[in-house]
Amino acid sequence: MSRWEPGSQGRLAEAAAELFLERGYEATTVADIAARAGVTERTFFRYFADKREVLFGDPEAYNGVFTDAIAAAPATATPLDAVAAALRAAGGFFVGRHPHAGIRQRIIDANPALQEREQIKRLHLTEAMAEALHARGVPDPTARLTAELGTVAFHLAFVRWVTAERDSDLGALALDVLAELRAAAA
Amino acid sequence: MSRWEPGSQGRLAEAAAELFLERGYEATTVADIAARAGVTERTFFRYFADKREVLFGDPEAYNGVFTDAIAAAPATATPLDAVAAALRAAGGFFVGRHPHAGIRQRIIDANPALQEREQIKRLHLTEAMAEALHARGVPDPTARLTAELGTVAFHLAFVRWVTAERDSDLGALALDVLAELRAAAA
DNA sequence: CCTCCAATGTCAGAAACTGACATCAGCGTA
DNA sequence: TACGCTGATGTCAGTTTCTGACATTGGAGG
Repeated sequence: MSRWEPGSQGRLAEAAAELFLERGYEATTVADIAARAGVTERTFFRYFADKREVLFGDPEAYNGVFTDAIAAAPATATPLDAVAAALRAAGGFFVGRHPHAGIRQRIIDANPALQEREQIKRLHLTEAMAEALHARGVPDPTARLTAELGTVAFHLAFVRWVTAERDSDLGALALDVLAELRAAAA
Repeated sequence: MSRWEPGSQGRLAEAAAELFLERGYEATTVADIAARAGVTERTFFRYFADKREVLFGDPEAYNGVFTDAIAAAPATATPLDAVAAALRAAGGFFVGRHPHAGIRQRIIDANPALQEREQIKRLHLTEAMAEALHARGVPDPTARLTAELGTVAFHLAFVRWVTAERDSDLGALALDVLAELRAAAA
């Protein structure tokens, strides 16, 4: 066996979620999290840039779901079509994670510092989608505008989905919201 | 004369902007800012909740420009019309501040922590506009969707405006972007 | 002249983060 | 087998942000 239990990063993330739920984000120190995960505080900061980051997964993987779908959309698809495909694909990312997402969202909603982090992730997603549209030959400002529409629609759909008691099809919900958005802009 | 020079808050904000520009945000400590403003560190934290906040003005005043315009829109105005009126009004808020806004934006763009704060302010503006629409009798999800459209348009217009070498009419620019957004959603 | 108050100062401390260096199980290699 | 290297972790000291508690005092108002 190895010198230490493997999977420190995962244990830290789990311990953090548990403690944030039990005592709240502010009342939990990084030392607490590290102790529950069986490592030192220093190890926490080797895996996570800061205390907030422990609640957020790999952005490459997450944003990739959207950008891959945009890249994979047929050449005939309009920018908005490509974004719609991304929203549908992103719905798949959350399949089976409704309970977990609900808990995580309650933690975030209870703390302004975490909401800031969430918003900046949303901005980065928008930028990644705009970049993916550029790669399809969509110029600015259309690319950026379409990406913004997509992020707004997904965000609002996500709020509805995660707030609801029962699980549902997030991808379909996102397409609904996108349609509502088009109507609101009409 | 009074016991201390009046206007501590303003001096702190000025000192902070100067130092952030000279050395960068991270390389500037709150103690540095306080020293330049001629007060103690503790006084800084009496006026600003944290180090980032010193770059952001009173959100009530700022958001109020948007929400007042929404409230003042004629009863016949559609939700999107009311939001458009808000964007035009918000343009007035920045008249004569182009140089200052440019400097401030360079500081923010150079630091992720400040970008987070900027994004959360944007979210709060969206929520305030949605609230102002509710007060006009606009129900959700229309209110929230329209508010999102308005914030997106204003944000993108602001980026264009502040990035440009020469000053221009931000309000008009915002209405242009809103029109582009409608086209992108069509 | 007295009293109260608002703005500031002083001080101690918790918690978040960072840099530098130490440790050591297990791996590959001679 | 012995040896040396590496990667994950530990240890430790230090800086900075932010907070709570209490002290100070010039000036306004009675």
